[in-house]
Amino acid sequence: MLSQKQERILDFLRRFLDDKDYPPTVRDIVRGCGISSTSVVDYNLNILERKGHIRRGRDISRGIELMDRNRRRLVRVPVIGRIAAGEPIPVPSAETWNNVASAETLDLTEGLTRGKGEVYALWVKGTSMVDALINDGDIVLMEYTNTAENGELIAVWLKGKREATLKRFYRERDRIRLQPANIEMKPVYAEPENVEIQGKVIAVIRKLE
Amino acid sequence: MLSQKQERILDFLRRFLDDKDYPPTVRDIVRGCGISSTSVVDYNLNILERKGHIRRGRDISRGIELMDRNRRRLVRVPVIGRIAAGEPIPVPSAETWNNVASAETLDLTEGLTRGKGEVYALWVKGTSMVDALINDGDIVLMEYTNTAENGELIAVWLKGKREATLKRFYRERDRIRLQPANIEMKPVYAEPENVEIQGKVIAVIRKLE
DNA sequence: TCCCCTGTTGAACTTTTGTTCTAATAACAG
DNA sequence: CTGTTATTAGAACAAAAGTTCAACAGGGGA
Repeated sequence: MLSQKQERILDFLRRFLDDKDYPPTVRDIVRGCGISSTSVVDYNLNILERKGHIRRGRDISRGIELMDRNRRRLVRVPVIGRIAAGEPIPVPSAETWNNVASAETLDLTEGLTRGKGEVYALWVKGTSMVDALINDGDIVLMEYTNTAENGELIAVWLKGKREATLKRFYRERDRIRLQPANIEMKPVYAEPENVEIQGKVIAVIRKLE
Repeated sequence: MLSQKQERILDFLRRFLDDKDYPPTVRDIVRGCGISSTSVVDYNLNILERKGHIRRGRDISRGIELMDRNRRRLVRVPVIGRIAAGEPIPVPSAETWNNVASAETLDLTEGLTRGKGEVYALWVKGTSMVDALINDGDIVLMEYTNTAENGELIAVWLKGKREATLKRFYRERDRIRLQPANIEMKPVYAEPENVEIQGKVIAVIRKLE
């Protein structure tokens, strides 16, 4: 139930923020919306705030926050390295986590990381993961962990075979079953002490072309 | 080659913007970094600008733009529907593009949409696309188009079979070859007039758990 | 018609905030 | 040690920007 003037102000706010990275002043709005007086803008801004479209910081210059485009936080995820059969994954340990100096980073929305803490990304090199529907060139988003629940897709380092793969994890009586995603392929069995969990897959991203 | 004070200012700027949605004033920085005078902040801000870390609007309150987290634009992508074998894809035509009233949307960084114009997303329902390394529950990011280059992964509607699938597109003499991603599976051949291109896959996103 | 409500004006007022200046101090190279 | 440059201090100034106010216009509804 917004007046035309209020819609126009809201629209101006959005366009201004698209462009500038800091909010406009009341007088910017006066000019931008062809309004005659700052008090009119103030009047309408108060209504917009009451209706929950914006938030205003009292006595704060440019203190307008748009509730819309507001809380879309981005997470900067380090691309730690590549994963390929036969190579260990260079996953940081819990201690060295904070000083990862990674060349590449990836900006992702929280919809993908879903608030997880220690998230990193791996470049998949080679086709050795096709059985997990993961292809050469894909990016896997990982959450750092060294434990896993049954059924989770995890990155493991098999000490004996000197091989890293992505498999579903199942703990059985006295061994661990690593199940390819492709049900036609046979599972791999390993002793617990031979399996080193490097992280849990939380998402897969594939860019085409 | 930033001084410790400059690092701290930069860090404060980032934290402030994480929190507030509008940049801090010079005096906010004074307080936030335990600096004694506004002129010191001004002095260091000028250095930070000269070195390209920030941009300042002259005489503009809170006119500090962080070059870092700056240009990470988000794109709001409509999730138009689900794709499954046997169902048509409800892709909007070029005319109806602008009034898509989609229930769900997806916020993505430009790294994923890469500046493409008319991008939409589809929920993959069913396992009929596993041969293209696309699983039940995946999200495919599509660019609207009705033409395709050889080798591109596209969504097609096969009028005759009344079936939608994702396949690689190859134009041959007088027919079209639709090649599954899985090389072990046989291609499908179709007459050009039987093939309706619904869009081009630009990315695949899979969330685990 | 006369109120009451919403919206508008234009100006004035007060804070906030960027900027500037001078002097003092620290850091540093020769 | 000495001149030179980088940095800091504190204050003061001027512009920018939020806020307030009294008065006014229009539009219903009683």
